[in-house]
Amino acid sequence: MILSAFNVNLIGFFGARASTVTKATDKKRTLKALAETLELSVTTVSRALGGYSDVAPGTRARVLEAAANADYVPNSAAKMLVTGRSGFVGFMLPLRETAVLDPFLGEYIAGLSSGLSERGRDLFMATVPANQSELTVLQHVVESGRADAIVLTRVAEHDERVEYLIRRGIPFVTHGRTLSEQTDYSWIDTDGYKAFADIFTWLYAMGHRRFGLMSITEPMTFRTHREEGFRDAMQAQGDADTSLVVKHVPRFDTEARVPAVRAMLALENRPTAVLSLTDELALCVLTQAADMGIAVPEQLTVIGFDNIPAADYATPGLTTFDQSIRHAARQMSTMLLDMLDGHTNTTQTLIMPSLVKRGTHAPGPMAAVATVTSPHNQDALSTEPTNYEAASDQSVG
Amino acid sequence: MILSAFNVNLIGFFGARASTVTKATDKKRTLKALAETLELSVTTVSRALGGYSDVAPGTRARVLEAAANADYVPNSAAKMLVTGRSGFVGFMLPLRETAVLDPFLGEYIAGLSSGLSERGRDLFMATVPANQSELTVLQHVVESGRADAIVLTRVAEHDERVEYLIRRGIPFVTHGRTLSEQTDYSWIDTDGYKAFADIFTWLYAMGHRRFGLMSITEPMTFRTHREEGFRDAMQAQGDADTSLVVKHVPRFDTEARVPAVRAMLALENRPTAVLSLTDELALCVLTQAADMGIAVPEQLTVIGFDNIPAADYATPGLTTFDQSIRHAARQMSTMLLDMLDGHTNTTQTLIMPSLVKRGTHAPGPMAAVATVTSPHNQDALSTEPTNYEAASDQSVG
DNA sequence: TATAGTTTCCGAAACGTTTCGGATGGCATC
DNA sequence: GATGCCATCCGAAACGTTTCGGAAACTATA
Repeated sequence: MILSAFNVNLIGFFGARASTVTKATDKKRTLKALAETLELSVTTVSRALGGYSDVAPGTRARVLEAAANADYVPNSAAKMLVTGRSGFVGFMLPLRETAVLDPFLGEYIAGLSSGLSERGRDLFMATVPANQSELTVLQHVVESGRADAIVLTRVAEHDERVEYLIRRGIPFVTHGRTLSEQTDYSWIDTDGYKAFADIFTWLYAMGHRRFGLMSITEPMTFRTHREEGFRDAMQAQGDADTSLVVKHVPRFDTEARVPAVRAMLALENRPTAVLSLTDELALCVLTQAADMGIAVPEQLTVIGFDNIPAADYATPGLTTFDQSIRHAARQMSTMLLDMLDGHTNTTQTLIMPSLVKRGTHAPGPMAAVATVTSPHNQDALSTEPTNYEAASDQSVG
Repeated sequence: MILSAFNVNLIGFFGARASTVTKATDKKRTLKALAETLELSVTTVSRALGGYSDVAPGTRARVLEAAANADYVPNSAAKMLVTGRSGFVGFMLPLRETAVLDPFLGEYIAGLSSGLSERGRDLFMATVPANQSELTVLQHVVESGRADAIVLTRVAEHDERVEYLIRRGIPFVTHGRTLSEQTDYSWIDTDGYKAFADIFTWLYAMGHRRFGLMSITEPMTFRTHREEGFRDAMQAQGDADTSLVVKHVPRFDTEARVPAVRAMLALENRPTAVLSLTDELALCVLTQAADMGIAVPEQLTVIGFDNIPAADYATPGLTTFDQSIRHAARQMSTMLLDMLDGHTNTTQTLIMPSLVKRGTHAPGPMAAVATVTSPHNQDALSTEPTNYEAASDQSVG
């Protein structure tokens, strides 16, 4: 059982306490107005507020007080216009209007905003209208100057958004990476290759030989990595008696996955362990297995990926890899802010997900043999799930 | 069983297809530059692009073509500055950095953005830094002109953010409403009063007499409405043998709720039906009941609220009210856009949630009596869960 | 041929901020 | 008393757009 890694803090939950909000002065609160009341020039007021050294301490104090009294807030448009920076980080919303909800959207936003708020930046969400492509919207956001930097998710193997941003020289970070030759950009990703290699070793040691893999049809890089990780580990094992059946279904199509899962479970030589690229798929396997009278985990081991909340509430609880999207998103935001603050080096971070062991795994048919011959059991996956703080974020770039 | 109400549409999922992105001309793409190449005035170019009638068709065509060729995108800061509108709708992120994730955040964003994208507006997310109050941030967002309108969630019974926005005359919509005397603003809310009144009637008709209510400590309006709805219905029934035990726990504190739930279930005259203000609470009841050896639904009926994804995966599936946050969020966005487009009338919308009947409800001790004496069974809650399209959104304002 | 009306275009101001390049005055130094 | 050096302040330009109030040229009307 894994517990929620985040504490609850209700202090200040209901917004601010008393504060001076109303200022009867309904004059336009601009620098000019401030300057006039203070009988100073606009320049001086601006520089006083901006913390420049060439303004007398007394004057600065007067300005600061007057600004506070008048509830002065600088007009962001004017500031943007003259500085050329918006202060926004742009987030491309990964959904079409009719599309199913990305289960991670909330996690992304929460993680990003927690990082951004610490350095006074805000998040700007670009929505993609039905008649426009995502690239077009991205272009508009960038060219119009509404965002200084971009966060990209759902990166595909070949992603023209990435290519555009590189060509354009805009700071950006992606969650997931492309498979293109263009590799010199900042990303953060889960080490799906190693995770799936490890899970093979672990399951093999537990006596499993016939494997099923519920994968997705979309050409996402993480799909390739995870499939390869498993295949490579299987080949490295060199046991001719191991087998792997892979099925591909559209990632967000809740209907189409059912027949694929059932076909997998109805194979004459049914796998004893089925891995899934997402928890949604794994939960579907669970449901269908129950429906077909297959006992989990006695007759079938099911492994998911993502550790979505529902994984914990399923019966039995789904054994799955935990990748904290929020953690990754938070890290993305700091990477981006570092880039914006002049540290222009690109950083590429791989995070090793931890296996959360619940109730959907059990020894396979070769269990007796395995415990004797294979020492891998201890190596591949530690019994204690590592938590995020301790997780090894190995830097690659 | 309720099915996902949203279709899957993968067309165009991977971003745009080929498009002209690179323009070798690295000149600044401004109106002035455009005007110079076209040998026209800035005014004319602007008006041609803006669709004004006082520009000759031929000229307009030339301008449009040149603009497209140069990948011209108007600078949004300049536009904001002169028009005084940002084109953004502001969303106050309902979380503190250490706070637990609002389970609806993703739904909110998805719903809002789907509505906004249709009318070319973007979403701006205001994050609240640790050292600032939510009201301060809201003020800054409004005064700096970064948002033309505001979406507020998690509205409390008395909410100074609402008061501020009313006083300031900024268009805004809330999800949930206040209990203050200030009522002339636009909101959308779930009819928790009626829902809880109905559920009492339904459960009573099923033979339940002893009720438990897991409520929250936070002074949110929906808490009051739901509690009152249930109490009023119970009083209206006028049966002296009915009883109600209410417990309040912090809404997002996953630890604190456990002892409260256990205390409720350990009562000497344990309720036969426990209602919860949120699904998280209801799922906790389920878990603890299992732990204490109480059979659900045979010995205990559990009713949730919200219909979060995990509710469907629990065993048995949680019977709960479905309120589509996404649906509400989408409607909020259109309400806001209507206000921004000049239709300044405030609209207040109550949505009746539908009960999703899964496996955690069963007849109570008085079942035999009930089926004979009470006709309410048919009235209170229809057997078929209404879907959103058919749901009656009754306008109140 | 004047006159009025229409079509098409443009100059210039305005939005509110930042910042460059001085300007002013006071003070110490030679 | 001239010189240089600070400390403190300010004028004006610039950012890129929209829009008001014409202006010019052409067409239709008297």
